[in-house]
Amino acid sequence: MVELAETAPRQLRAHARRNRDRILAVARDAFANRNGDISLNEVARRAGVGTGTLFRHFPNRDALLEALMHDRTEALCTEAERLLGVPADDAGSALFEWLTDLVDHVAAYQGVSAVLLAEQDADSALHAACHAVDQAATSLLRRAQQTGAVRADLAPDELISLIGAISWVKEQAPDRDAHVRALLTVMIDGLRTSPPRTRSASAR
Amino acid sequence: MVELAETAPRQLRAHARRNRDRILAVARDAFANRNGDISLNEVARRAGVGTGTLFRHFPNRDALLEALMHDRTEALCTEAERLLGVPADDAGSALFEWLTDLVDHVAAYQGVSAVLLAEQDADSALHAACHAVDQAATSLLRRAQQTGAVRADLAPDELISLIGAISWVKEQAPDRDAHVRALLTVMIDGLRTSPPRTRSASAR
DNA sequence: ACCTGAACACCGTTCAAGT
DNA sequence: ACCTGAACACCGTTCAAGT
Repeated sequence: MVELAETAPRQLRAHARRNRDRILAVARDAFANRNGDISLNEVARRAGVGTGTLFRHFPNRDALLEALMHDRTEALCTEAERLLGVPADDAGSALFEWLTDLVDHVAAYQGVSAVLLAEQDADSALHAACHAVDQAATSLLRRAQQTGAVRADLAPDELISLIGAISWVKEQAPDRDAHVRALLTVMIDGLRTSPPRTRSASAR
Repeated sequence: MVELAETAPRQLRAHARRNRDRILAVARDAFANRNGDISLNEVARRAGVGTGTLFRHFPNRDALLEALMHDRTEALCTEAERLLGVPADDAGSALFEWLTDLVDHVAAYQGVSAVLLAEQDADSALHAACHAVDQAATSLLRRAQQTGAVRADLAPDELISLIGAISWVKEQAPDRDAHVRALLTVMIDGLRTSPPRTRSASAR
């Protein structure tokens, strides 16, 4: 009897998890950036669950996005960890390589770049994930700056904004890879530039 | 009697024009980027007109935005005309100065940077305005490239995307002037860089 | 413990009815 | 010729009712 009392909820949980997975599968396909946007109700409908079910699993769109992106976010963070161990001479290209991956990641789903820019009081899970990415970017940037590969007058949040901006462009035109790569090239060249032009310290 | 027949519609038109102006006044204030977003119905309510009235004057949000921005857009285009006459040595700084103004202009109202990026079949008036800006930017860019002030491997639509991207950041954080100026600095330094790094011609 | 689906407040947009 | 405001189809979100 004790086992039965355990079994029943376990089956329920299995059912619940199946619902969760079906929602994620539908959302992964429907939110993918080339496929245009879709309402959350429509996601629920396609997944064959009630609207309420979707909203209990994922209280808002951000939560759903975070779940969709979770694994790749983690992979990106561990990759950053690895790149921090690279020889000092490669600190610059390590940063640039990682930023290129980051742009792809952020641009994968609609609306993520906007979350990246908003340094909101991180209540949502997606904000937390963005914060982890921030940390990784900051470490890679600092190292690249210390080795002289990247201009010293660039703050971490400025780098994040630059990445968010380019990710947003990719979000708007997901099929124009060459275009986005060109923007990245310009930006990276701008990062390499040593700053002879003085920026007013008071403005910081 | 002939005069009366003319007078009556003229009064109507005056009334209509007053309505139009009240809508614009409300929208100008409510759509200004620090003031957050507002629904079109709410604009109509605040202007004291019916929803239908608003939608006949401005068939969609873009039309309303275009009307709001029209004068400044024109000013920007004539300014570009003037800057094209500047000595060749100043062609680079002329471009950079103008781009800085453009960012302020595009970021003034929510959603304009997205329109700038979308090279849609220009049905809306706002698209037409963006196209005029495109033309001006292209001319200034070409001249700056010919004088060697700006890297030659940059296409006009790539420049527009870069500007749109930075405008979008400003749109997201309208009160962070120093931040946005830093991004512009990086971008402009990237534009100045001559391209020793070869970009694959096949990708273009 | 989990799910359903009607319901709510809102959005942009349309259109019959008025003057 | 111009305006009004109810109406429509939609959105994200909630919640009473079910199993």
